[in-house]
Amino acid sequence: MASPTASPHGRTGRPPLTSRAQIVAAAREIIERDGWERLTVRRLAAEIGVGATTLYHHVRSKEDLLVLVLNHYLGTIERPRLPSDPRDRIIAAAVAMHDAAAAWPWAVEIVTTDGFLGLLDESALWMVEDIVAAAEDYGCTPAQAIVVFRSIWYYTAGEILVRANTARSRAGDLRPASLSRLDASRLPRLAAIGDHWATVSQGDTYPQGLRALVDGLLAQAGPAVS
Amino acid sequence: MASPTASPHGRTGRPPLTSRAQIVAAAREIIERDGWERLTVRRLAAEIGVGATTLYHHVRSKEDLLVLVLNHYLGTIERPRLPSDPRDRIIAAAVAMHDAAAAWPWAVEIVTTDGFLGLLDESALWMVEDIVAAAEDYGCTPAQAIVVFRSIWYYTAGEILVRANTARSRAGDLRPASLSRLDASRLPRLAAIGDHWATVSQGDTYPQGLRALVDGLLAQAGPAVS
DNA sequence: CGGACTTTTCGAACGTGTTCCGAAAGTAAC
DNA sequence: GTTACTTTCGGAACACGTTCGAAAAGTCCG
Repeated sequence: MASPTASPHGRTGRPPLTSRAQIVAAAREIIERDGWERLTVRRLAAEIGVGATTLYHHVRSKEDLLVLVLNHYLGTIERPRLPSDPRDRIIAAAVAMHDAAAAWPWAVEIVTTDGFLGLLDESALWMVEDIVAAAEDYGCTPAQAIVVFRSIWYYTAGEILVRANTARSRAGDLRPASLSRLDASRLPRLAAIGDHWATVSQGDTYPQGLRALVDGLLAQAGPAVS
Repeated sequence: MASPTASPHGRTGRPPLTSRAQIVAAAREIIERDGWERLTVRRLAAEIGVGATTLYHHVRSKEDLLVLVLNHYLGTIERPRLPSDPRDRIIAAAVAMHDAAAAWPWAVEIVTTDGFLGLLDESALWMVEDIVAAAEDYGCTPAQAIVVFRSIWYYTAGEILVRANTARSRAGDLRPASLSRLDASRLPRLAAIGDHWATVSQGDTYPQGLRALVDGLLAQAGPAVS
């Protein structure tokens, strides 16, 4: 594509045929066309028309590549207008964060890696900023605000992960497979619940749990001066 | 080991050299001796003295194998004596669950898979039973109790996952890498926190967040009749 | 022009989990 | 004893992410 006619750089060395931007663009193309499971290093290289190992000179690893793609997607999300009430603002921001992650199942593979947030662009950190800011507006100290975000993040990441791996297999969720034939003497409450578990597990309890978590966290921080 | 002299079965077909129990035992041996990262299918097969692909006649997949090993470990945990107060009991049970998972980093690979709880033996389900029972004792309906467990599980699984992938890489946690040089005009609160994030992130905030979550969940369920 | 240096490209190879298919080793019936 | 059937075993092969080392294709300097 890029005509390698003249030497566009003042730099030395063999002129590159491939650019990081090109790789990311091709990866997005594959993800949207064939699904993210089809995104492999060799396929990506073939799509660009280049050797597989060449990619590793522009990207440290596949995970690194996914972070790049994720950052692009996060950049396209518009920062939502949030409620003025601090508590509602935290919840709204968390839900936005959750929905964004849930929309891209492949994000799960990255979301839990080392300093995940450290890999994000500034354009994506508004989620963190908004939650921390709202917590402080409520009356939290900076340290408390960090705990608030951390806890919300744990809860959200866990839900995303279970959700992603549940969707992958038909019969889902974390319900015990056959609650019916449990030993009622050792596990009476589970046995009593029985197949009711499946019914409840069908629904989306993320917002409910989130509200509980946020209320509990804010109650810890300060006695709701309002 | 098992002498294949006579025919111990009334069954037909070639008599097996390998048993599922033998495979699980060898897997545990490798995990304890060389670390769980060294547990590969080929190495496990070599340890037993059998072809690699043979294992797949006794175990559906490596994940399946790990579930078997995990069940064994969970079976060795003694069911803790829990406080009588329902709220404290939920927290104690959750902490026990968390500690168990945190002790075996390799459990993370399974913990989020499809119907995870459905893969567990009865000997490991007491954690679920205890939490559900305590929630009901507090005044929750069965449906509410399920939500309580689910939420706790999400939060716990998320923490475990982030913890595991953090420990893997030295510089850790989910803190933004260089909070110092953030654009203070767009992300003022994060910039203000700066490197304080690292300090707070060092500590273990799991119990704190857990208490907040449980308090919030129980407040949702009923107005604490005590 | 010709060598030194620098950067990019890529084929070969490794170790991973997993699938396929044929060979091995028993029992059961005739 | 021979034939059929059934189960277990394991070598070959595949796609995957990744590493290594050598070749390619430039610039720069003498």
